Amino acid sequence: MSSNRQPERIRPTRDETKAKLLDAAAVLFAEHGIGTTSIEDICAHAGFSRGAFYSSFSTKDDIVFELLDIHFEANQAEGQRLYDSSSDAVSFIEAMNSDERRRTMPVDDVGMLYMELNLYAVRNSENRPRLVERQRRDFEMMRGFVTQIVEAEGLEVPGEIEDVVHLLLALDTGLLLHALIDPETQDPQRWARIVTTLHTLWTSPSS
Amino acid sequence: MSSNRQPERIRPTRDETKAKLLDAAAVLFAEHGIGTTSIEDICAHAGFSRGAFYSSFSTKDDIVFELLDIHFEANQAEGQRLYDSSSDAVSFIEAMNSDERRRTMPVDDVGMLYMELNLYAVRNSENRPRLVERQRRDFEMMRGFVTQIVEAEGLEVPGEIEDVVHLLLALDTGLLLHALIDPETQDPQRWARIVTTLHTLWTSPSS
DNA sequence: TGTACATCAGTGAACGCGCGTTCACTGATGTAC
DNA sequence: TGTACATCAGTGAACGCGCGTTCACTGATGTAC
Repeated sequence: MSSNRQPERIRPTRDETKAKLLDAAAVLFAEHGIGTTSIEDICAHAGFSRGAFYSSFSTKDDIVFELLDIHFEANQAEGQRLYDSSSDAVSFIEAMNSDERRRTMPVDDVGMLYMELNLYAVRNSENRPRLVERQRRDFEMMRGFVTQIVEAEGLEVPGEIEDVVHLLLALDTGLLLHALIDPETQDPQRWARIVTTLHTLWTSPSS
Repeated sequence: MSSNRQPERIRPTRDETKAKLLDAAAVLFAEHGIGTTSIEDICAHAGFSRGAFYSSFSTKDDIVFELLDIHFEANQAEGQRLYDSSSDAVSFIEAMNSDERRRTMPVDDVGMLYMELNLYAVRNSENRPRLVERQRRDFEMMRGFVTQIVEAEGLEVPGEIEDVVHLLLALDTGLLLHALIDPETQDPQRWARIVTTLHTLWTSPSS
């Protein structure tokens, strides 16, 4: 099996260590919140001592924003991928709603992590600009989708297209937050149902 | 002027002190976040020493949840009031959108405070139930409004009425959060515009 | 109306703890001969 | 293939600071005479 020429590695690679710390942080931030999770907690969960942390990250903020970057890029890429592989609005909505979508990160509760990271960044005036930039990129991506769908299906938008984009993004965020507060009331199909209804309303009006 | 029989009060009333502390906390929580605001900060801003705080509140959590209660009750009452004094859906939307609505609390940024309080409570497993209960009351209030409007105007709801309610609440929350992240992009009229459009879409379809 | 006393709202110094960060160290990994 | 040495990833004890909370106190307010 592992009878390589190379001696068996005892110590993990620098990159492996960093990845383990990031994973641990993602799990714990999602579960307990960023403020309540100590660096000690992260290291213990990843199986390292505190010093290992400072070998990979310069500060606690550092790991938070690195996570935020990773999460954001993954989300962007996946949104684009799902859109590209969907033939029309309806199948896009379905794709966004599928279970598969939840598996981007090594965390059950991606939503909580997303919220945590965002609210942490909102308060951190020094890093706020990075968050703003990402939110605008989200907006632009969604605007692209909506514009193309509107054109492809020959819809006539009631009001500004920007408002539609804002509506869709806000709906996503709002449902997420409400689900976090009261998971029992949560219905995983609701997002798709509402968006589908909106799409139908849009499509059918005989002006 | 103040030539009462009673000697001039030097020390404020117990209630006055408590109110000042609550106001200070609301302002600072909204501005810097709950986690970053120390009790010392609150007391300094209100013009008291630390001990005064513990004369009115037993713990930091205590003041947080008291604020959350105050804010929630005010919001509920105002929503009901605006609804009662509106003749139809359109005027209700207008009323909700008016500037007047922002003046419930002694804080400019009521939104940030609301978000802060909610996210603080989400993480606080001990007090989560209280938050859940309030969210459900919000839901019920809005469900009442929507149901009555639908009946009064003889609309036919596409899909479940619960979904409509969730849509409206999530839209509110989501727009709020996005505005917090990127105030520049914020448009105070957007909420009313979107909801009006939705209402129109609802009303006009010649099924 | 004035005086003595009890109460208790508010003071501010001190305590203790958790946590982020530092640093002298150790031993695994990579390199040179 | 084996040995000596340099590097540096990761260790874990120690430091320092901020902050929530406590507590012995002081002096304004209310009450009894």
